[in-house]
Amino acid sequence: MAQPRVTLADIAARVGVSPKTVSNVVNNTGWVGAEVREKVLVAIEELGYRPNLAARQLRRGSSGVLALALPTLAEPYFAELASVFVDVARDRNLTVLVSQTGGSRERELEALDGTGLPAIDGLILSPLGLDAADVEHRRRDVSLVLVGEHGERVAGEREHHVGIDNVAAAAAATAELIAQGCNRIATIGVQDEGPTETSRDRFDGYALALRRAGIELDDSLTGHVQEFNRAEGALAAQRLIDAGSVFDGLLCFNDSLALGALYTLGVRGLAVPERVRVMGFDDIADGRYSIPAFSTVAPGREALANRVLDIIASPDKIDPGHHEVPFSLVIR
Amino acid sequence: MAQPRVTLADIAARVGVSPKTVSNVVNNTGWVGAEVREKVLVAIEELGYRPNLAARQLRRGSSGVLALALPTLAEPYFAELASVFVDVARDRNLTVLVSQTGGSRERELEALDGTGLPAIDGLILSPLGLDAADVEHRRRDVSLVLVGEHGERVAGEREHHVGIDNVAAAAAATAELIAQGCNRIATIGVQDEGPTETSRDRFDGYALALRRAGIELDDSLTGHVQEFNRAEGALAAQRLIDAGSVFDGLLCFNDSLALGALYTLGVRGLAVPERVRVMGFDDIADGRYSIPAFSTVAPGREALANRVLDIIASPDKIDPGHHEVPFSLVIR
DNA sequence: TCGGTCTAATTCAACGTTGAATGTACCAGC
DNA sequence: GCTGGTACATTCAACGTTGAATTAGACCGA
Repeated sequence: MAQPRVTLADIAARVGVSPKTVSNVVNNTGWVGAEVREKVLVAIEELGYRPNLAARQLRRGSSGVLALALPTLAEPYFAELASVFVDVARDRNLTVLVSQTGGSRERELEALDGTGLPAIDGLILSPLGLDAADVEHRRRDVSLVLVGEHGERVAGEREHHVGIDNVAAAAAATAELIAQGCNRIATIGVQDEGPTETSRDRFDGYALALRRAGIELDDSLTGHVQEFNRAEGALAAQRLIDAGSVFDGLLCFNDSLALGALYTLGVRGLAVPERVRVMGFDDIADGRYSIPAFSTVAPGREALANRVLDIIASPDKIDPGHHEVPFSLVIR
Repeated sequence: MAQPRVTLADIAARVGVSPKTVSNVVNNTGWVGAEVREKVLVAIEELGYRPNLAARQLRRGSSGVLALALPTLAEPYFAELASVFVDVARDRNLTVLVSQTGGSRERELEALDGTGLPAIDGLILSPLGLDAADVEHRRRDVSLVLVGEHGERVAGEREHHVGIDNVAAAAAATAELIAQGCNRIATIGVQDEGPTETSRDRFDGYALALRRAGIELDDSLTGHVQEFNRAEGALAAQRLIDAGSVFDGLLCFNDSLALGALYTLGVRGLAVPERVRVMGFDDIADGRYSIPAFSTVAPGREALANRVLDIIASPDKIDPGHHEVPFSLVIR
């Protein structure tokens, strides 16, 4: 595998020009005659030259690599977010290095610190365990953008954060259910411990929409969960039904919960959407292929990724603090 | 963001030693007195020095970065595979750069070529569009390991491939269903076009197990799909049931198909596992949280990742060709 | 006293690339 | 014949780090 590297100097020697001229050909810089350029290109092809990016980076000072640190790729929401980041970054000639923190403060600090990562131009962090003080003494030679609801709290006024307005999104989703004729809307996804920002924001939006529509909040329609996964969704739906709660709309705080709930509804003979209209959150691929279909809130991942990369490109020209990107409702 | 970088020389100047001594402290190399070491560490802390990894890499010749190129992170199987790779690599002080090819030959070639990627020590590629000739003239300065069923075909005898024995796995899964008392086992996941290696191997294993058990293959129990997702699974199950096929076991060629099929079974009142036992493939997280639970084939992702990294660590000492890792059945 | 073996720290050069500065040759215009 | 411009190419140094070789002193035994 490890035959000696072909360098600019090798090409230069073969063609009989200076290394700098070869460099000029490779980078389309400076002046190079057509004849020389041609010869250089041929030699590059023949010897199989590829630029040494470490050297280039050392010289230029930037690497074209971004780190994306998120809790885990095993959750579809994050996996799809990562997927979008990788693609969007690619369009800008950047590559993304994905690392997983497991949501632990310790590993989030490591990511902030850059331990173990190669040289990066920017860090995108979706924290769960960090607090605001932690980001205060981060290294300052890498630009940082936080994402996620917990990230918003951590970012404060001094750091960049990009995200949707969760309260407004949940309110819009709820309002849509109301507009479709639901007036007893249950919710699944209220969390009572851990980093509960997401859960709280979405519940606030739900409550807001009900209030606006003049519908009273009914505690018996609130489904509590510990985590946002399919099993919890299925169980929460079971509990609601077993408790005798009757509902014609169901707002799940993410799509995995919704997929779990759908199963229970199916087994219990509650037809979707005839008897119960279901709304999820996140627009994950799995939800798009669900039968029966359910509506969801699409968080505008492309917009988010682009906004984040804009900020990383010129962090000083953009004011720190919260940056909002639009969400949209996907009605199915 | 961009204050001037702190270098070894800065630390050296402040402490009054040579840069090399500071380097020795940082890397625990050479001889450094306890007193000097302490002073250096203090200075590093005070000035906030962090090694320039581009320079280090240029000097050392290796980057500690691996590229993992797979079709898409949006599919849970690949997302979880990536997740495992990132973690396993971390244990070895390596970082993983994830790129997505979308399964297109063109972008797989780009990955092989390294275009746009920073300097990497190894490439792990899960191809779908490539053919064997394509890997022949790849760059040889980076070690390559292929994964996935299509990867196996592409690898041939000359390249490294790591994976499970799909035929044996499908046979074992089918045998397990038979052992549990099923004698009419339907299958969902036969593909008729595209890169169908996976589908074919798994069907072969299924057929093999039936033959061994003396059960005749019944075409009416074969569910065809275009892709491996939930909706196709649900639809295929519908078609089987609507066609009047009666079955007491269901082998789905991946967990997403199984999850889709489960929904249909639930709606049609076919209790799982009382009436129908369901077996999936891949052991994705979503399946672990499924209600009702279903069994699956766990492809041994950790073992696979470790094997791959072993090969990348010393590609020349290990014979190229197919390397098998164990699978296991997860009975739920 | 001399050489030998430690420990501790240094010097030097090189990894491969590219910005800035500089050189050369040729031609046009006055 | 001199100046100025254009087209092409070169030299030089530096990015920050570290392996190899070297130095310097301290200590030890003969």
